Amino acid sequence: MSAFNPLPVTTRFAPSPTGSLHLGNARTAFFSYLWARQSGGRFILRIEDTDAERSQLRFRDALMGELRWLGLEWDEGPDIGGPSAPYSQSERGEFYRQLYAQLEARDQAYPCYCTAEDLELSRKLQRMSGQPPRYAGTCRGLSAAQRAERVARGLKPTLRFAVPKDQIIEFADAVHGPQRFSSNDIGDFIIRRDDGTSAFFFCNAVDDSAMGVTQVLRGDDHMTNTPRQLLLLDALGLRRPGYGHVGLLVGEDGAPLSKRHGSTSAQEFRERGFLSTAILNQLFRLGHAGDTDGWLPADQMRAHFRPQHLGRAPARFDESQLLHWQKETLERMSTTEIRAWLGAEDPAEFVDLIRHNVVLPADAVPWRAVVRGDLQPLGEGERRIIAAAGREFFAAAAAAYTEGNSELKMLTKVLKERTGRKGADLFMPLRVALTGSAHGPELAPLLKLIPPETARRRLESHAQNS
RNA sequence: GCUCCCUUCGUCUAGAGGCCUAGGACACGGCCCUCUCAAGGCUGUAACACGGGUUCGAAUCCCGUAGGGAGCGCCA
Repeated sequence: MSAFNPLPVTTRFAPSPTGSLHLGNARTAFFSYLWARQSGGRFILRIEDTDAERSQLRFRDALMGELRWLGLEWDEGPDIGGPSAPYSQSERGEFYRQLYAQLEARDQAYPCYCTAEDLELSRKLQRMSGQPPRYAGTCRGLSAAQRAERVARGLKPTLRFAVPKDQIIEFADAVHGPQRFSSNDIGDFIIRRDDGTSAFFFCNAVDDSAMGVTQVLRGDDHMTNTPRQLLLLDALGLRRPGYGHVGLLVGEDGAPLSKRHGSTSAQEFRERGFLSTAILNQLFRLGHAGDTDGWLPADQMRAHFRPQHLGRAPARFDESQLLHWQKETLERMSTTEIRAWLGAEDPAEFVDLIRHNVVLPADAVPWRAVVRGDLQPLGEGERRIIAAAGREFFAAAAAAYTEGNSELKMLTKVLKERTGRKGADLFMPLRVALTGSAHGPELAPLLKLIPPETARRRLESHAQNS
């Protein structure tokens, strides 16, 4: 039974364009997308590029490319606009400035002249004395004269939010349930950097609210950031979105997914030949339980998505499960589609033959070599099969083949008569000699695709030097 | 250090006090099918972190313990 959502939910994905689309981010984007689609709401793409140093346009474009490849179409975004434009934070400076002015006018924010070194030292001292490393409030009570003095010294201030004391912040987390924090555990944090750009806590919260996001879905690592964003929104009189914190996606060793786990970006999986539907099927089940166990086509996932079944515990990414969904997806594709996916101009009959022996495009390479090329060196098991069959067997096979028994059915019939062998003893040596492997697609049709001269040569080679 | 979060088979998860001698999926093993592999069918191994409560009854509620994780950044 899927969730009954009387109200359309507006969700968003707000990546910073500082790298490729990580699988973990792809997953939260996907869940957000599904939630919006399921409820008939909107899905917004917002680019958090206030860090000019690290943000790059090429990352933004790559991010959007991966999102599209996965089929996560957004209703509002930097490329298509929308009622809350612009959708790149680097272009929203004017909006932020108004809010800063509002905060400063009410003494809910104040300039801080502490240098990065000052702060680092302070944190170090706090840590050493067993205190939480929080901003000490040094600049909170500065008079106008003191501020002027610091400006005169050439110090460029940041803007800090003045966190109110003795406040209890409560919110209902969509995945964790009721949460309760004390504002006394929160230090005054920076909402504007000394270069005038906006800091994450600020623009992220403010934009979610201003853009009409009703449900923020993000990683667990943001859980304890939420109360400070709520405080900020409250101070500004802005509407609070709902928040939901999903357990992180981790690698096989339990550590957050990173480079040393191999592929971690959507792009890398795509380049290896994974299909977007396979990845979606996998992500759908990582930290989420839908109402079905089976494979789902991409466009049906929204109907089976259950936001109330989002996971709290970290989910391990296991490639063997992805491989399973890859196979399931492949099974449902037409020969034409698979041929395009393989991208090698293979004849349709060849694709049809090998499709069940291929999970990734690279798996097709050896089969292509069987039909037009040279065989790989034999493996241990294969050599044993050849040796067990014996030279005479292959001499007989080559002879029979040369006499015109080029069809497997005829070939085995003649060989059965001449050598007395049958079953696996008959087929396996032929399979190995002809294809180089003990496993593979059906042999008869495969043999038809091997040039006669090549087939003969392969049989003969084992009659001579084994 | 402080605050917060997490903990069911190897993995992903179902489970919202009795329907649980804990279900499904992936992986793994066996059997069937079969020239092989894959697919398919059948089948097997395998989990409630630990300790106390509450209750007629706890995987489910409460309290501790242990182990993981996050945040406390002029990163997002």
